[in-house]
Amino acid sequence: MPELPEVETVRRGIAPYLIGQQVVRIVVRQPRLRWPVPKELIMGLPGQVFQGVERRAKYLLLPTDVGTAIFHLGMTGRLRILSAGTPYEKHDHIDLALADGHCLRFNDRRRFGALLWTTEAPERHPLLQALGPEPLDEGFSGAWLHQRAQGRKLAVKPFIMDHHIVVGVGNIYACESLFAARISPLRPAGQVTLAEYERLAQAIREILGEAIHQGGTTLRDFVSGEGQPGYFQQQLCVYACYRRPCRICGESIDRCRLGQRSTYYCSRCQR
DNA sequence: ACTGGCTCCTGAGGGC
DNA sequence: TGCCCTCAGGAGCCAG
Repeated sequence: MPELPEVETVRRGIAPYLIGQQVVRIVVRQPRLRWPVPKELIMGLPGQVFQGVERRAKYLLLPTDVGTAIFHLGMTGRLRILSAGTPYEKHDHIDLALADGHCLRFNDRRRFGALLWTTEAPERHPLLQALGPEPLDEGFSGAWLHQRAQGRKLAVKPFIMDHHIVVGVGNIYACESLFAARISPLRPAGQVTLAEYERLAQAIREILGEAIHQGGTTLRDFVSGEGQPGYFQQQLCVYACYRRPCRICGESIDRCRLGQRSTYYCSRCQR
């Protein structure tokens, strides 16, 4: 399940193969993704050269001179660089054939992912324009979280997973960050103190940074653009650790549903 | 303005 | 061996 570190890992993996490359052909075997693949992309992308491979939140941005292709990997999306002519397999929905003989292939078993197209500045695309700060950028801090949480009764865990607050904190890293900051995921966001939000912001930065360093988390089926699994799963303290002993105090890790998501925490360490 | 619930989708895993 | 049920979840969307 790609979260921000996984998307960043994919970005770094595919960028060297894409930058400066011309798209010679696009093959869409399954246009019904989260949203239909736009006709404007199918018409507009062939012949264009990728000027960069960027990331905003969990969106991968592939700018060209006439427009920007936007990938989202959803739950199960994969992007891989293959040789042209590699036989396609189940759920291989889209190929972007490149001038040098490589092919960028999008595979997405559950089709929660998307491929979009914009001719404007990508940050003005409706899906991107209201996003909160990147967790590893200057604009993100404990003070920012504290300010945005004023008066909010929503539990702190779904609060930090809201992309208008901060982007890229998915379910795994929300659980892990709250554990590291010793904050119960059930607390109303508006009741978490500034000092606690400082700890939480620091935990989010460290955990996401470390996860990127480790190449993402492989739970089930994540692999990078070059097909390498991630290694961060070996460092998970609470996520998917139900009934296992807490690494800090030995208490059994608890689990509940919060906003329709599985939430893991230590009821003794996290208050 | 917030909040919770629904929805898309497929495959894994458990029970019988 | 096979069938059916539940669960997993990113994130937009909508009703209250």
